[in-house]
Amino acid sequence: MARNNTRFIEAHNKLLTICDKTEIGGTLQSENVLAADLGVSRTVIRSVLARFDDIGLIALDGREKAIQRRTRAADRLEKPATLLTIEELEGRFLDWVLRMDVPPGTALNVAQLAKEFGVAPHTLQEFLSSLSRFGIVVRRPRGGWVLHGFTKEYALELSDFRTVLELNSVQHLVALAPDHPIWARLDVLEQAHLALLERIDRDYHDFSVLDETFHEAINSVVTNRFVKEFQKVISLVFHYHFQWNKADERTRNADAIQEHLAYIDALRSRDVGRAQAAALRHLATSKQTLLNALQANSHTL
Amino acid sequence: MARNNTRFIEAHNKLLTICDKTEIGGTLQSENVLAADLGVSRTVIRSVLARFDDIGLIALDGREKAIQRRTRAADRLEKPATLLTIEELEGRFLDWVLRMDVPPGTALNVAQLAKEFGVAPHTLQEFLSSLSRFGIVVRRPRGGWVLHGFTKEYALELSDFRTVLELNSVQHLVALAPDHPIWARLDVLEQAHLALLERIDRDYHDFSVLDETFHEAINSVVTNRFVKEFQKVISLVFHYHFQWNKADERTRNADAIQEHLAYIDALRSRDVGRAQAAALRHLATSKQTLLNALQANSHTL
DNA sequence: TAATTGCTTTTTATAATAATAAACATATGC
DNA sequence: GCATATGTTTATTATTATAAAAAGCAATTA
Repeated sequence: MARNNTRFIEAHNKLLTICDKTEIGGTLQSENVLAADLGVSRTVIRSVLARFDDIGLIALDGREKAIQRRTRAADRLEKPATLLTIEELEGRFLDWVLRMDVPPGTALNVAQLAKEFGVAPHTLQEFLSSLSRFGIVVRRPRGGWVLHGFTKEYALELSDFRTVLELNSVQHLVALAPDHPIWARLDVLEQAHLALLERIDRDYHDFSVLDETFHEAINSVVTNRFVKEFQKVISLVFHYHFQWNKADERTRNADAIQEHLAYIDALRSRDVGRAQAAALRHLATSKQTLLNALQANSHTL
Repeated sequence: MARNNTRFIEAHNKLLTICDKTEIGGTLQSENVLAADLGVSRTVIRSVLARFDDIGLIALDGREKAIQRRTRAADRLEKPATLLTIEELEGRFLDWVLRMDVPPGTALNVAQLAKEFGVAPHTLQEFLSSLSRFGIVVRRPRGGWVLHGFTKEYALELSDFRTVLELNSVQHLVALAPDHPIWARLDVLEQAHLALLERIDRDYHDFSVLDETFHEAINSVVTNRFVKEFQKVISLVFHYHFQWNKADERTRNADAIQEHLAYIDALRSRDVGRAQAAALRHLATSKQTLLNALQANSHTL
């Protein structure tokens, strides 16, 4: 019990391979070297060596670690099912929330959900706490969590907030010198858009990724950790919604590409007013798409 | 072990008081009623009643709960030192970080810090996780936390972000109808500013609170949960910094009041350009004040 | 038959603990 | 003699086990 011994098992099996590369009677390197090679602490190496001695694979004698026999299949240890880390959990959880398998307002059962997602209850708890900063979940007075979920209001506020941030990015972008890498990046993106437009009938699905890349590029000119943190949530939300709203997907995406192209053009004009107007036009469309997707997928509406 | 029994002890002592209000031989109400009255679950009430029966205070017999004797001082249970909740922790921790008792980049020791702050290690862990959304702390690859802390870059980015949000609020504000409550609120605030200006020599300390109220009022016109969440962090940070930078405090605050008054005037003009210009002027001063405070308090500079 | 109690199941918060990392002390061999 | 290796201890984190509390259901009684 207590923390899982994945590191021990990984080091164990890797060291078996190292043993096989050395002839019988040969000796292994020092604990320090092995630890550094395998990227674990000496403590782990010592545990592994102790076990190797136990099973008669090596003979420990002072700083001598002489190999006694070849390894067998049975020597290898089975890796325990690795639990998700908190970062991996983010995607899984948002997927679950955004697909609205549960209506907003329901209480979340930490123990049960943790089992479902394959994480320690504690990990989920911690994750919920961090999500509560974005208002997706809220803590109940005496323990427990409630999913506020992805309501229409939430979508509206998120879209508005996105607009505020992106208009700010646009303002910065148009003021950048002509040799700033963003301009070259926009050229590349423009080509990618044109290329996709030609094969849109077949590959209209690819727009979702392109859209994300495009907005990421525009917002990348602002080096602000708060902007970036929100960008992560925003792009996740929009990304997931893209995946559902299947109605008119081809047409919608083709239209959006045209908007992006106009947006790029407006940026190149270096005219703040024109650029922001183009940005607004596209962001308004995007907001509407999000709302439609939400409605199509909603429990309550 | 396991969770603390504060609820049990509180209910226990409250029920003692109730017993004292009832004559010997009288009976207590039903478990359900008692549970509702004390705001705890029936389980807790049953535990308390069981103990009362044990110590001979009442005689449990079916649904009879007859009082046997008066309560004694020894019957009362001592409350364990209550730990801080996660909300209370926020203030304590930010205080600690923002005063920079530790330089940015240091590893945080969860176990030790938790003891210092008087919270369960787990609570601190959860809190750090939520703070990581604002980049004040970051998770290390294999467990543990690092304080990124409140560096100059952080202050700059926070100020910039604040400006973005507040300019957006200003844009919304000037478009509001004359009967919107914000205009009356601005009138009141203007009077408060003028009043403080008259007694500035004595009460210049009071500006910090007034400043917070003022910005809160302006941003209140935007109903957006993301804006509000950030507003919380922003106002905390600025609030704490106000407390240190003692140099020229009287003059600085008097100047800031003038800027606020001009800001209010510009808002009243309903001219977006003018209002945003006034906002920018004040926010730039505010940013500089923050940077100065930071420098005055810094470990590294 | 409505309210009350008895019992069981769920669920959360915390303490205990195994796994790991890091630090320090001692020993060994060139 | 001194750099490097091992032995030992300590510190720290992630996870598990568990007590406290809540909630639900069944049985009972006035």
